[in-house]
Amino acid sequence: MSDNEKPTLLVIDGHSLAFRAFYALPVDSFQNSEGQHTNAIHGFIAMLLNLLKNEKPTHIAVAFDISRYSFRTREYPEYKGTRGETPPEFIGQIPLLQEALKAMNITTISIEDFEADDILATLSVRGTDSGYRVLVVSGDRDTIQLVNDDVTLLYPSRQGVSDLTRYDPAKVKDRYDIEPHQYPEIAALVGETSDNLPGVPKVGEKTAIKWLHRFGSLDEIIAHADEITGKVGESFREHKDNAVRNRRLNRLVTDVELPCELDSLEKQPIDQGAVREVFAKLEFRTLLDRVMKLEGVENAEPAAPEITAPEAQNLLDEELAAWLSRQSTSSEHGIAVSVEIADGRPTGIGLASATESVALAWQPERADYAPFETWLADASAPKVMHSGKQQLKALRSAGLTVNGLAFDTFVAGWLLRPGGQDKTLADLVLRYLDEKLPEADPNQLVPAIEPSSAAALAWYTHRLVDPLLQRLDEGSTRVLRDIEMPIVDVLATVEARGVAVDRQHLDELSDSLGATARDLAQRAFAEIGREINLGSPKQIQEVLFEQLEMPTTRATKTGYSTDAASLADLQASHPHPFLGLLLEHRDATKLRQIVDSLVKAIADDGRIHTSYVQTGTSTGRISSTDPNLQNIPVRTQTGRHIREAFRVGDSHDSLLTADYSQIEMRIMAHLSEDPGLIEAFRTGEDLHRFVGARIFGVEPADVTSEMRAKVKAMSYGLAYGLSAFGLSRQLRIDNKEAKQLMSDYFERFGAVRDYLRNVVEQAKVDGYTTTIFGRRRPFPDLKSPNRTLRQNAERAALNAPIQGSAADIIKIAMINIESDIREAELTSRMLMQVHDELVFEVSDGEHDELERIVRTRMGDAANLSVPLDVQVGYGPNWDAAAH
DNA sequence: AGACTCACGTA
DNA sequence: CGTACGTGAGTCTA
Repeated sequence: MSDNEKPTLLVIDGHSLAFRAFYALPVDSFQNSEGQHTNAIHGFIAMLLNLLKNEKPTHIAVAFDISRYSFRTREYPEYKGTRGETPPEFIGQIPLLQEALKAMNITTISIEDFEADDILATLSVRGTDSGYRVLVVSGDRDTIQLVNDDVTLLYPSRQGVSDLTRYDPAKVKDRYDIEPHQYPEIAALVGETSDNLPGVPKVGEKTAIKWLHRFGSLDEIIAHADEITGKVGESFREHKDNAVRNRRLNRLVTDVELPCELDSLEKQPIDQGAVREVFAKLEFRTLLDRVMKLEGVENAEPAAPEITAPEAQNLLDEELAAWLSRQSTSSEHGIAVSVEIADGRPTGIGLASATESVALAWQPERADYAPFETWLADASAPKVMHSGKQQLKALRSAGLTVNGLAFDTFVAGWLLRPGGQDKTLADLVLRYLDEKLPEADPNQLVPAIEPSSAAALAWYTHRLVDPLLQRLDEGSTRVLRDIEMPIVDVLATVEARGVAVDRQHLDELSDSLGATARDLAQRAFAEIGREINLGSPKQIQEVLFEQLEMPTTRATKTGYSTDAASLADLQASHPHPFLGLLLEHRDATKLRQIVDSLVKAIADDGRIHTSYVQTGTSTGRISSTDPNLQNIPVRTQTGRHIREAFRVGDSHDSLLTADYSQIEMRIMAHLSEDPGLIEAFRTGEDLHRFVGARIFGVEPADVTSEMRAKVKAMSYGLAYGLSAFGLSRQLRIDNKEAKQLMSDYFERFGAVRDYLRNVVEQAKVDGYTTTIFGRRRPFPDLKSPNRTLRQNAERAALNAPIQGSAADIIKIAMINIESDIREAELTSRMLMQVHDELVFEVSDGEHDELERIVRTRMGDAANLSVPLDVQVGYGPNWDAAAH
């Protein structure tokens, strides 16, 4: 009988796989509305469904431990004694998993006094004896001993439980260079920390395998113990009893008395009703679909009565007014609004409470919607929106006043998962309601399903509020209420204002940069004797490393780097005119590209209206797109010419720029409470000079510019997790000197080092970092076994509270400034934010008052243990206004 | 057309 | 082998 014709018996270690699933899936993302965590169940079932689909077993059993105690703990009480407390979120998941399995008519087996592995072992022996192909799924390596020609072990990878590695005899041989039955002897020699089974000290996998090859078995190794030389030999002779004990304990029992016959494990059809019930309780919609599909159930009935959006009512005048007032008083979180937008203008409006919805076919100046307009403008009437900023802008462009945006589901979803993938309402509906938002398939010309109306979208938005609020901790809730919600309005306003630019100036720049680039390109071509595309890294590589035979640089995925730093290195070691020309050409084309993108972005009003993406970053910063106004050049002279094009509009007198000086270092001083750093900021002396004086042991006046540059690089690097290697490379000093600089630095500013270490440690414990104001950023990778991933996460975790707190601070300042300006009835206005800088248009005669507001509000945005210093400048354009 | 890589601008 | 972004060009893939 060939393997394909054999019946397949699938046996799973329930507890170990559920536990693996628990650690593989984020706890926070899997929770039903009763607050029961379900990540382990979800992961387990998903894995099980994959196995059912791919392996098509004819027989199935899932084994569970009854308790921590078994014949092994009686024999050796310390066995598994080091296992910690069960995580609270795991509790309750096993019984629910068993319930789900029962509903799927899958046999679960637990036997008093034995572990699940023993059941697996017994089943695999019984199975092979009866002519089955056996698949063992376990997260316990001891089950490797069960592998033979008929038994394959599926072992979960570190990433998760859905990715299973197949261990057949060949794979075991490949991985350990031994036969499967020999594995327990290796394990016995090496020991198993997680089971509290110490092995023979100094003996690791390598040594154990070597000995097994030499002597054949543990018994033989013991018989020849005297022949083993060196410290390892001594260690073995002293601790061989450990190995003997471990071997006794890790031998799986293959003749446990089972409560059932193999035949009874035959795969049965699921109990559809029971499955629907259990999956409904677990709120597993997608998994239910998969079960039903696997089961061949067509058009699966939904578990619960399908929740569909209430039919939208069409209300006018008094009826609309009555509805709004009724819902406002009865609805806990206010009324949800969804604006249908075309070309930036509203074309329809949906309103919804938890149970009802209303559709308004928006048309300008429709008198019968007056109650809606009144309600919209009422700041005391709370509104819920998804991605409110765009809708706010659209409504305002139609002449409506909007106040009282109280909750934005998009922003709330981002605060919960700031680096996450959730971009649309549909994403949130799927994640937090476990439902599919009816959407038209863009690939279908004739939509199969009716896409959701504005009223339905509003209804879904409203339903998201509770689950989101429930998941937001206290700090994040405060950040949402005090920072993120108020800033929505500010950003919408700032975007709508735009910033005036001088088109002619930009056009001239573009022409001149274009001419420069063409000239440089011709000269570069002359140097190498042919014309290539200078913008192609691939062709540059051909020229440098093949034609000119230069030494290769830093490796990239597709070859060798030709970035500016690499070219500069080459220029130093192998000078060639081509290199300099290429660098200059890159400069010119890059600048030209920026200029051209700005010109393209000029709107009909002669101004550039960027979009600030409130949910664009993991740290809490705002990003800017279409065009990005946060990366306009400033470091080079030509770059600053671009800034000259950003000018005051005709209606105003000048631009004002205000920026925080060294805000991140100040936050570091505050968070670390380092007395030296705090003093540095309180004296008001130049920071790098002050720090340099401390480190190099000289008077501040005697700090040379070279010393200052080193200290500056070090200080800035700190907040990014800079290494000695990185510092040495950046400063072009040797590694030894960089190390010395770092240790000198920490000698004087030890609290900074302690703080940075502590941030990472705490983040490992908590799973997230927190800013001064309570904004969280999760860091799952801090526990990754992958070193690169983990170290990247460590550096990001180090930086997150600092960068994030700075982001919080400037947002608070923006909110307060906007509010003060409005209250003072100034016509001066905020135009741009560039992370630590704000740009304003100042009206004639308002300089002093605006500057006072800006300085006050930026300065008092946070109460730190060091002052927040603000630098202010004026000018007719952005460059001139810088200081 | 869309995804990916590289390079490079800012804080 | 320093954090956080967005853009554009070239290149590869569907």
